Amino acid sequence: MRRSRAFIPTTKEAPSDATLPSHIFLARAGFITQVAAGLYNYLPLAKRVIRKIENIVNEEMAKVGAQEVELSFVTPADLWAESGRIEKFGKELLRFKDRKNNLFVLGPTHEEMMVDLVRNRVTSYKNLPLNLYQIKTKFRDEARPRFGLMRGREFIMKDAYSFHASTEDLDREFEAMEAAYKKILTRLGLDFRVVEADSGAIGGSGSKELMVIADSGEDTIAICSKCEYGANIEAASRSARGSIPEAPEADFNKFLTPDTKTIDELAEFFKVDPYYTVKCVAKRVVYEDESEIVLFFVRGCDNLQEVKALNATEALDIVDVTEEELKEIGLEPGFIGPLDQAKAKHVIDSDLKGATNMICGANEDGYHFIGVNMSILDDVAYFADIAEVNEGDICPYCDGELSFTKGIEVGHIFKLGTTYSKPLKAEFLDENGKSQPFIMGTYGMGISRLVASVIEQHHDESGCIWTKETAPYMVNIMISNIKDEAQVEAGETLYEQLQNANVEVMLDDRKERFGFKMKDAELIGFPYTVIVGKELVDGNVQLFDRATKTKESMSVAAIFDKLMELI
RNA sequence: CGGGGUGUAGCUCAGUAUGGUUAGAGUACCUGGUUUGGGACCAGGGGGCCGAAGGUUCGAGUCCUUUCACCCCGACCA
Repeated sequence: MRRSRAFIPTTKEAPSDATLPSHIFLARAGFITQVAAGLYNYLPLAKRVIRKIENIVNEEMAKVGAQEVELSFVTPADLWAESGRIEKFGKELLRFKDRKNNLFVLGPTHEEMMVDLVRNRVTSYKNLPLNLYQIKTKFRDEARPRFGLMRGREFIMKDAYSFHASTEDLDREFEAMEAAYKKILTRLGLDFRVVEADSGAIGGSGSKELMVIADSGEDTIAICSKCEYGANIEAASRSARGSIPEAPEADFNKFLTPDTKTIDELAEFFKVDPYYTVKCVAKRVVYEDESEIVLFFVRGCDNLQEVKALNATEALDIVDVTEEELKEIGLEPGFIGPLDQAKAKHVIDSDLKGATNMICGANEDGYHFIGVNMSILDDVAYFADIAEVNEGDICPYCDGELSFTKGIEVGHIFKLGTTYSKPLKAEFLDENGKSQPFIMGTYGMGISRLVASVIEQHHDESGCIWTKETAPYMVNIMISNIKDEAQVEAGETLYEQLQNANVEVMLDDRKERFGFKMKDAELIGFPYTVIVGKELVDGNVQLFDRATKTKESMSVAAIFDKLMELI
């Protein structure tokens, strides 16, 4: 491509609302333009990068036997009513009516559509397993789209769906897909981690997220210092503590503790480690038609993990409560303890099961119990893992320590089981001629988010640094002075040579100054730029490496072979 | 959906407290010239329903009302 003919509107200044490097540079370098909140146009350079990522995805999917399809973007609302997700998704589903007044939604994900496609067409175990995928625009009417391509309303996702006759076969496919996803991210040149994840509303027996490591990531992940363990903080677990602080030995007693409402005050009052205190976090949990106050108890040194808490209650949502609401049902904020089970439902963190020498609220203004042995609650209380892991906690699988890092969720794979096949009545006949719902898996990967992720990990102050597998063009030939006929000729010759060798090459033949064109090349981030300039009088050109920003001189005769060797 | 902010040239922004010539700068763009190794210089030029609607006023980018859009923090996020 000739730069003089290319549609690459680069700018010196970034849009004022861009904060992430990926957003700033993709906009400045002429890859994307914003249309409305969460909506972007992909310009020629972006389109090329997207196609490269898609090609890699297609190659890896082919290797695991997945077949590409493309389902309609506009989907009948009926299907969403059938699965029950028309309510669950709520406003994120963009709904509209056609001229015949039928209700449709823009597809935010395609479980329903894919199940509908397969049901009644695949009807025998003999035709299983089956893995179908597509790469397609999705639309979710997010309350707050942000960060450029990172969280758009319209985005490109690769979504795969697998159908099986047994959970064992699903397990096999799940592992194969995880391996394929790792391969894709490795090929893209990304530093990532596969972590255990909360399965959320979609349900199923397990899920993993593929996280690209980046400070700008919206998710916090806990990773082990020794082994492969990693988990989204929403799902992270830990081993029992290695070193336990010295216990405050005391007989069970009620103790006057005026004005000690917080854990800090309580620990200070008794001079004990917060480990031996019981923290109460009161929340209102919301079900479909009703809501109630639930008291969550964790050790004073821990915090409540709300996603875990939500899972423990099987509610739809968890919201805060006010002190007034607590007082209304006879609770004493600051002094709430687990020994009174009458006023509200309790959920106690499993780490407190059987704990001894504990201090907890006495449900009476100004009093705490000391010397509490939690095992008296074993038969009456509901225990669940609801505490958030802390940095420094021990890995659940080895003796390594957990530390936190930020990640961008670029993939999420689920073992769905029959979550969708059952309500949608998608069944096959097994060996015994018996009707069974499909055992399913679903595997998502954010293609447009991957574009942004590459730049989050590969950029510097000058702009983008595309990896070889993602670069829109591998080589940029920059003719320093377009009025110098010798330079033009040398540049054109190399351009033709590289094109004939099927190298993706850009020829910067614009009538601009050297500095302008270099800045532009750095901003766009071509892996290599050949500078045809002042050294040509000695028969030399320079090879500029974008990643290292170094220039190397070599003869005109040698440059072609050198490039072919590098790419 | 709560809280906050911003809408003026393609882009980044002044101007709005206190209403008053023909609405500005930088950048980008066009023409001519000089220049050609790190986003050049000189000269000339095109480009605006000052987000939209209504109102107050002799007069509104500026004041009032309504509305829309976009952004930020939070909630939400298969």
